[in-house]
Amino acid sequence: MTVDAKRVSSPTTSKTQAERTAISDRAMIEAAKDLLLEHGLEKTTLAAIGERAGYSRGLASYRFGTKAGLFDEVCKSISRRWLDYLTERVGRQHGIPAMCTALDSFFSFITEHPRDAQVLQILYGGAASPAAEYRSTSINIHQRQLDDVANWVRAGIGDGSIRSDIDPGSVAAQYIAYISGMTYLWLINPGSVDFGKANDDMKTHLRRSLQKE
Amino acid sequence: MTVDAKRVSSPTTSKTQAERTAISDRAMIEAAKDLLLEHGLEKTTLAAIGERAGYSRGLASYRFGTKAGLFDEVCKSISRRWLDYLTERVGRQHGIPAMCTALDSFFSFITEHPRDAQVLQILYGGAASPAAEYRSTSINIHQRQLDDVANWVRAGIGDGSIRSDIDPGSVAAQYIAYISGMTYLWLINPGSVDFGKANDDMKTHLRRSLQKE
DNA sequence: TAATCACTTGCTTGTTGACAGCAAGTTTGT
DNA sequence: ACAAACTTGCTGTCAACAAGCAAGTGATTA
Repeated sequence: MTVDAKRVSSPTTSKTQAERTAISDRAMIEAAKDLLLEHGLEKTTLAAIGERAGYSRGLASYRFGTKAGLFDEVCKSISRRWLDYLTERVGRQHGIPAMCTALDSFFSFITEHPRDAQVLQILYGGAASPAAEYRSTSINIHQRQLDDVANWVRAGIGDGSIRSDIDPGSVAAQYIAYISGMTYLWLINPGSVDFGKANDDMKTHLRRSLQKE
Repeated sequence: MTVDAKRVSSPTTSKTQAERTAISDRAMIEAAKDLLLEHGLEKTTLAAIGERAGYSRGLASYRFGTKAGLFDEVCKSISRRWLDYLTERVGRQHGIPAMCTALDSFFSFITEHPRDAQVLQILYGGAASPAAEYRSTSINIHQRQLDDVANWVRAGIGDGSIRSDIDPGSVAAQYIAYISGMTYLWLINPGSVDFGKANDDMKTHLRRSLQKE
């Protein structure tokens, strides 16, 4: 008698095991984001994450194994969200329109979800350290973004909208570097850059230097 | 008679107090760079720095106060070296030539001093964390670079070599973001970008989008 | 000029509190 | 009953600090 009433998320008690872990996982990842924003990478402790999430000091350690393991999950969780957000907006576009849409999407993402964007940037910063255990996560995400952009450029060359003497790899590197660098500058000192204006100018620059004729 | 022979750095013994600190300071900063490259920010310990430098486990802590204090010194030391290197090469140039020379200089700097460039990038990464105590050092350096580039652009507009509808602040942000971002990509995965090629393309891109006519 | 003494500075060692990571135990779902 | 989620107890490591030791420095006196 697999009663369905059992599976309906009852307001207080009696969750299924899977629900329990899902809930505590989410709570700890959110707590980790909070604490990362408040105290940064080094001063965020596993005990504090567990307790802020409403559990014991040991749960974060038990669930994610290590501090790096938890940060890796946070990193992947936000990256997934961002890639979905991007994919949804760019759709089947390619060439210069795809690149411009991606710039707009990135700007709206950091405007709508500044918390996630900041946390991701903090984690990417930590990934610059040689022994950082979630370094490969950062590498993979950046590599994927480089590949996507290079493919947009190739498609643009293919349909004749982009000059054929352009090197897709170089443009992709330039483009992703611009986004990474801007996010860093914006994170450490929001007043130092006008992200929106810079993006608009970037779009003009892209058209000027890539567009055929 | 204040004999000079006393001040001549005798090969083994009898250093002046100032000499002693200068020597141990340098040794510890070099040791810190080594260890940062080997183990990253978190896994580099003050004790290991003191010992690798040939002193006791306590000296780094005593001299620099905190781990962040030491990293701040390392950051400033390398930044000074880079800014001198840059200033020497750019000289009194401005406008597009200054921007192109700076790109070349940056590439030759990371080729000639990869160790310093990598360490600096690791430290900048750590500065993304909210409570990082050397965050302001990163902010100041980046702000100065933004200002320098913006001034180059203004000078270029002034002498008529750069289009007058260009926004210097935006271009500066774009330019510094490109350099920061490329360095990050290069650091975490050297194979993913061709820094030299991207720089060459960036120079073409700058001329195409900034140059008058 | 040289010898001694008071003082300063460089450096080391002992100690404390905090944290990551693990293992053994307890509670909750199935 | 069993297993899975979760907690508590514990250990080794580290940053930070404080007390002490040793080497350098400057002034005084003869």
